[in-house]
Order: sequence, then structure tokens, then C-alpha cells
Amino acid sequence: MRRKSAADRREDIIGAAAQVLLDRGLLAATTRDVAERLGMSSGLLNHYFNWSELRSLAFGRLVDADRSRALSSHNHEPADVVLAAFVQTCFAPEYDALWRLWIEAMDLGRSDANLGAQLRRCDLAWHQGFADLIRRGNGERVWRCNDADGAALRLIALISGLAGLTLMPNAHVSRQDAIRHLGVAVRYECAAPVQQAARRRLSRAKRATK
Amino acid sequence: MRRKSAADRREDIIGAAAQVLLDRGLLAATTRDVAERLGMSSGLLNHYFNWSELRSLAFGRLVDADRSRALSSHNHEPADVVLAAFVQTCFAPEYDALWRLWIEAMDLGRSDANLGAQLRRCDLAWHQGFADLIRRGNGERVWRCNDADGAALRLIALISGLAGLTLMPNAHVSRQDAIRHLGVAVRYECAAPVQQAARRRLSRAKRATK
DNA sequence: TGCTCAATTGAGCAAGCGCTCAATTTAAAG
DNA sequence: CTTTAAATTGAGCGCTTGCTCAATTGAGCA
Repeated sequence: MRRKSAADRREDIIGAAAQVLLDRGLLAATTRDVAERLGMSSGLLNHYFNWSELRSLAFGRLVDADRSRALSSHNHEPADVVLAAFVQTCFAPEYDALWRLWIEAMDLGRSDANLGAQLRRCDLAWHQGFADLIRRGNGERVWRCNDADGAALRLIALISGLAGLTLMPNAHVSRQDAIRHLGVAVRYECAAPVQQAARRRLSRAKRATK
Repeated sequence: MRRKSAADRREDIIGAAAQVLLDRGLLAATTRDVAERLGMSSGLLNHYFNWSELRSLAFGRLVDADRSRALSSHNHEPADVVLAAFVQTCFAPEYDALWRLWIEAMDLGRSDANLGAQLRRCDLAWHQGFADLIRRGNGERVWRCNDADGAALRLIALISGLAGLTLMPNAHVSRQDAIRHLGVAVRYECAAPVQQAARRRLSRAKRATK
């Protein structure tokens, strides 16, 4: 195998490991898979990383890239548009592998300290990004949410739970269902103030007709 | 080892396997752990079960028992009391092992067909039980929920997501936080009609003073 | 009492895992 | 060109896993 500097080699390995994780999952992926994908010897891989370290690094890189794409990439659009787009797309098939990794990390992160620390970091970053988006929406007056942090945490927890239900073979919750349920929860948490007032008027009118 | 009938032996093994699962988790538990706990040879265990089958059976038994305890055991109490008790207790330390199994099953159930089928069954049963409880509350007029099935699914998904956050070592979500967040979601989904009216009056009064 | 067959044993197989290490190759410094 | 240190190799070690199978044991029946 053509020689490279240590830094370049490390980058190659992390990138390949990330692809292997997407293909096989955190649990099924092996060091030999990564080495084979790069056409390098298994010994070289272990010269740079141990598996726990490499797996955590590759996982963190994937999650970070995904978060940037989902939350930070289109900061020019209004918060409600960004959130609506996220709700519509987050359960699309192309993200199955990522949610699968997330669920696996919730399990393996308990026994693998590297993975646990990485998951915690990713968790906090997602939480932060989501809460910021909700606060931005408050500022733009597209909704009114008095507990952005709490809402962000609840929505993220709901998403991972829904992902778990959706990803099962023979799942009894379809992607469309998951999107719908997430949309309902989003409306609970981030109700548009205008709609709230309208709904209040409506219910008052109903009582009046009784 | 003292001889037993096939049926008794199978029961012994399933029971011991359930305890091993609680102790070590779905992933770390091994056939040897179960055999050792019963003081029997590993060969005998494999005479009655293969590991995939046994693990799924033991998992299902644990989840079923827990569901009975949480939802069906005190049917004489009002639905809101049952639900409130569930919210307060579901994240208690004694159920950590169970939630851990649930999260592990979301992962392993994708590659282990037995476990996948068992998880699906348990999922549907929990969903059914939860939705029934919500509908009972509708009948008792302790709340008004127009989408009991949807609410049940969202709450279960939220719970598993919160459990995943809570169970991590160095979790940034405490048990108290999890209870609070679940309580908030329950109020979203099953708002007491009386409280709704009171809140409406309150917000009207606020606008009047401005 | 002897027979029979199912329950039970436990050494060990085959496979997979992360990782080691002595040996080899090669880019770069002197 | 020579030297040197670092990159690279790959056979294989040590361990764990689920599971097999020939051999052994013992409860129930004639």
C-alpha cells in the first residue's frame, strides 16, 4: 500500500470507518471490514487506532455532518420553514442508517466509554441546535415556545423513539405515520400564536351554539 | 443435575434466562451464563433451546410482566391516577434494566428475527394497553383525548427516547427531568377538560389587563 | 429385577473478534 | 549513495461465542 503521512492515513481510516458503520452498523462492523475497504493490512489499522476509539470517532463525524445539514445549512430561511423541512425529511430512507447508528449507540455507549462520551457530545449538540432553532422562531414570531430547551429535548427523544419503531422490519409504524406524529408533537410544542388565538375563538363559538 | 420433565426444565431455563438478561443485558448475556445460574451443563440448555429463541422468550416474558404491573394491575382506580402513578414511577432505578433491554431490543431485533417478532408483539401490546387506558380516561371524563391511539404511540416513543437519555452514564437528563418531560407530554396529549377551560379563562383575563 | 429411552454431561469444534509483533519496505535525511 | 526511522505487512495469538455429539445416567414401566 502506498505510503502516506500519519495525519492523512488517519483521515482515510476514519472516513472508511464511517462508511462501514453506515453499511453494517456499530455492532456488526469490524476492524477487518475497514481495513479491507481501504485495501490495507489489519495491522496498519491497529497501528493508528484501536477499534473503540475509531468507531466512536467515525460515529461522531457522521452525526456532526448530519446535524450541520439538518439544522445549520439553511440559516437564511425562517425557523418554521427549516423545522417543517426537517420534520418532512428526517424519516426518509436515506437516513435509516444514521438513526440505526443512533439507536445502537444508545445501547453500546453504556459499555463503551469512548462511544458513550461521543454520544453525549452529539446529544448535547443536537439539543443545543434544536433549542436554538426554536428560540430563533420565537424571535421571528412564527411561534411562541416558552421552554425551548425542554421542547427540544422532548422532540429529540420522541424522534429517536419513533425512529426505533419505524426502523424495525415489519414495523407497525410507517414513515408517514412517524412524520405525522412528529408534526403533532411539534405543533404541541411550537404552536403558532395566530393559530392558537384562532382555535380559542373557534372553541368559544362552539360553546356559544350549544 | 436432578432430572425434570421437559416442560418443567423449559420453564426453569426461561426464568433463569430472564434473570440473566436483567443482570447483563441482551447483548452481554450468554448461554453459559444461563447454564451456570442453574448449575446445569451447557449441552442441556442447547438441547431445549437455541440462544436466539431463548433470549426472545425471556425478553417477552419480562416485558409482559412489567406491562401487567404498570397498566392492568389496578384497574379499579381512575385512569388519571393510574397514568400519574406510571409517570412518577416508570423511570425509577428498579426499571433501568428493563428499559435497557427495550433499547437493546430495538437494535438487536433488526438482525434477530425471533427478537424482532417478540419486540413487535410487546410493542403492540403496550400500545394497545396505553391507548385503552387513555380511552378509559375519556369515558371517566378525567381528560379528553381525541386520538387515543396516536397519543399512546407518541407517549411510548417519547418514553423510550427519554429512557435512552436517562440510562447513559453521565447522562445530562436526570430521572426527575425525564419525569417532568413525560408529564408535560401527558398534559399535551390528555389535557383535563376542566383545566383547559380554566387556562382559557386565564389567558383571556391576561389580554384584558393589557 | 432388568429394560428402555429420554434427560444429562462436558470436552471440544468452528468461527469470529481485536490485537500483537517480528519482519519488511520505503520515503526522507545526512 | 548510505543511513535511519517510520510506515506497512500478515501470520497468528488468545479469547469468547453458540453449538455438537458420543457417552453416561436414572426414572418409569413390564
